[in-house]
Amino acid sequence: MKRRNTPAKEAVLSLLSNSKKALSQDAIEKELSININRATIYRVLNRFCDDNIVHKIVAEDGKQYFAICRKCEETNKVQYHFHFRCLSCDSIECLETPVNYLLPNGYKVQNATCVLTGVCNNCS
Amino acid sequence: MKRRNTPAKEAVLSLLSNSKKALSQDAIEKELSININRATIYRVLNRFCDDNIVHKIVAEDGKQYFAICRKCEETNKVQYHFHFRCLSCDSIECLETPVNYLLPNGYKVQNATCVLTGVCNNCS
DNA sequence: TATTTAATGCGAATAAGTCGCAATTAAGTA
DNA sequence: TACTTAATTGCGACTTATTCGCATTAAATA
Repeated sequence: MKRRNTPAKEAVLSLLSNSKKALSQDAIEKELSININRATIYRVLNRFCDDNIVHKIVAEDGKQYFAICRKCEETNKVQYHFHFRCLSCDSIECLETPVNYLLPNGYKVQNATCVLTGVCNNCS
Repeated sequence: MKRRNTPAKEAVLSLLSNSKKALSQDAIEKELSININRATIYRVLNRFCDDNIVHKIVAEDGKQYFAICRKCEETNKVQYHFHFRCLSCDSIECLETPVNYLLPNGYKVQNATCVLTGVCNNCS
């Protein structure tokens, strides 16, 4: 299924590219200058995830946040790393800290989600 | 606010005590032999969390899972540790692996949620 | 310019979790 | 043991995040 370039896609991508933080759908919708339907934003984001252009983090608020990760881009593959969600400014940022874990035999990992929650340096 | 012993509370607590896995509200409701209202189950679980009797994990499916953690009990305080969610048997278990991270200056952590997703040894 | 099919908007649907409120009941006290 | 009070429950409605179906629009390419 070939992907097409559309205003919605470009707007979301450029917003994420210029953001150092992971954004939720409603944050994206608010920050966009053009009006894009809620469902469309989700579809655009999920397509980006499928194409490994952005990665999705689910925080302990149960919401999805999306980010283009510099680290992932540099190494050209998705790296599991910690995220920090600030309760004050309600944003999530990718930390440098990589995720390390030991796994009992027979377990296969497909994904790792690690989110620290608290107050970031800007807000404290 | 003093806590009371009720059938609902005891049923949920005994179910969690006998389970090695973290359970979601609907899993708990299904496994209980007595009928307890959905809202009540949530309230019981949240009270347990407030009292540090169970801990809550939010997985990347956005759902809340609740567990009594042996490790936490032994050390008598909540320890951040990795969790493993099996996509096949849809359960979450507490792993031994403790969570270690480096944090930039000025950040304050209140909570850490780390979930690995994949297939557990039973299911693979 | 015409064709094809991916992408969009809209509204409805789903699912998890919470809330208000009246009714119930555990637990302390007379 | 009966009485009191405040914690707990059940119910139904509500919220919020996300998805889905479907008709319509519009990229891309021949």
